[in-house]
Amino acid sequence: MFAASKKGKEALPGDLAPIGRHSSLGESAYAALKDSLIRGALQPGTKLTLRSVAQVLEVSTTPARDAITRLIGEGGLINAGPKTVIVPYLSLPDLDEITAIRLSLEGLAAEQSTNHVTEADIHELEELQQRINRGLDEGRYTDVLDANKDFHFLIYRRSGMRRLVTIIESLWLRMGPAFNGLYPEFAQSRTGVSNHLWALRGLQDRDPAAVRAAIENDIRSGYRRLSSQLGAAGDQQGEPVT
Amino acid sequence: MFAASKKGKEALPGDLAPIGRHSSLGESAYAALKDSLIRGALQPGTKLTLRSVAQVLEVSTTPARDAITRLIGEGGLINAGPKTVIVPYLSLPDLDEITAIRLSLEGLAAEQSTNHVTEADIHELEELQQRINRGLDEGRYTDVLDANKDFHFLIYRRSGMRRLVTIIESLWLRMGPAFNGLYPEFAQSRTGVSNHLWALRGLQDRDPAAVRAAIENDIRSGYRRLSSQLGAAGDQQGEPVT
DNA sequence: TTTTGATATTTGATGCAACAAAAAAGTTTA
DNA sequence: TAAACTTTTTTGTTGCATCAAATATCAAAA
Repeated sequence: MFAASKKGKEALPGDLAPIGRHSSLGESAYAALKDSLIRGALQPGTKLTLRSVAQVLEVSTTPARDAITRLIGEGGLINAGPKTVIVPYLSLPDLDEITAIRLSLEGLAAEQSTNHVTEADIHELEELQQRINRGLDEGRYTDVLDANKDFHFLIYRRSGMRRLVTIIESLWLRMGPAFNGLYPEFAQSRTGVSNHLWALRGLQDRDPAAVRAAIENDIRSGYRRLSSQLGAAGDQQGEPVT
Repeated sequence: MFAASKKGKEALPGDLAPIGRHSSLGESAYAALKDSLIRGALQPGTKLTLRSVAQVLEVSTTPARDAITRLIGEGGLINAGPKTVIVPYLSLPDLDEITAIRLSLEGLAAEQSTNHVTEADIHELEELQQRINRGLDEGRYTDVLDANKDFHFLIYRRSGMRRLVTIIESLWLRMGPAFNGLYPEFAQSRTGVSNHLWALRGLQDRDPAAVRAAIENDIRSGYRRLSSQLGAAGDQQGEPVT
């Protein structure tokens, strides 16, 4: 069928180039669309067409197609008909399932991170937390959500488990659109703050169970707020009544 | 940016069609390649080119490209150079990470399945187990692995969590190639049998913790066997020495 | 023999056109 | 007015040509 590669390349003496990164229009388009979805820039129900995406991203249909196809595979977009791709609605059952998986995986990542986290990391986390606090004070809710995401993923990355982080990212990707139009209401609560402080303390103490508990609490409190908003905002962005 | 669709489609009276499935060359190519990977038909290190895949699958480069791109996104294939896509090697750290995630997610799926599993399901699982036993007796190791997969995923599907099952599938996809050429050695052990029996008993008793424990044990025992094989088979299919 | 460099080949990325299917718009009819 | 039909437009799919970059091949030089 296919030939297996057998060669083993010689390592360069200087061993410099850490491998040039990917750069292709398809990759960029994918990243751009994904980013829009994660940060809730796209309202659930938004219909995406090949050519409209291509136009907005200023690429041809081929890279746009790449991006859409991949995002559908991840669940970030869904096929809602023969020729209709839309930003998915987040139903309560969906939220339940995603939350259950998040508790498992982000809990695991949080635990593991205690083994690798550095003092510098903790300082950075404290700065992010200050950014969150300031954002709450000054009503810059987008900042709050951004910093919140950075806070979580900095911890998760320190698990040293790349695949795990990727999977968690795909879960946030699925949640993103549900935040569309909810920024003020959602970010206003300060219950998340204490959870983050507990997480920080746990990291300093190198206490995996404590960090896990803090993250789990944070996820649960987010779940409560989001699930109530899902019901309340039904007419504006909820699932279309069938 | 994009227009949001506002229509709410009328639900069909009969509400039958569970939505006609996708059928496109790209989708088929993806499914075919993915299947090859999961069942270990492709040796790690195998180099895939657009045109070779297109030729084998008897499609043009476009669907082949779709399949490869998506699989790379899932980690089922990796980019090992500027223009080189290969079936990934499974290193021990990789296996460790995947196993940790599997314990979390397959444990969760196993737990949840106890809430929905039916008598018919249990019967089917028993039949699958008999197929496993027969396969072991008669040395039909491919059958053993196939039935083993069916056994696990029947349980996981009964969790009612679709996304969870998809994620678990992507983990198996990552493990598949490591089984290439290991069928006899790997399937010979019968330690998995008792774990399956424990799982069955747990399902009958509707005991989530017991089912979870059985599945976790099964995963751990598989981990032990595979990790030792990984080291042993180094020269034949291990990572190329650099 | 090994190394070096030039040449030929292969490769993925990208854009694009053709096509059929689907949706939308418009028109006619009851 | 609404239902049924027709026409027009839009859409995703697919194949393919082009191009630059990477690879493989091979011959000359050391």
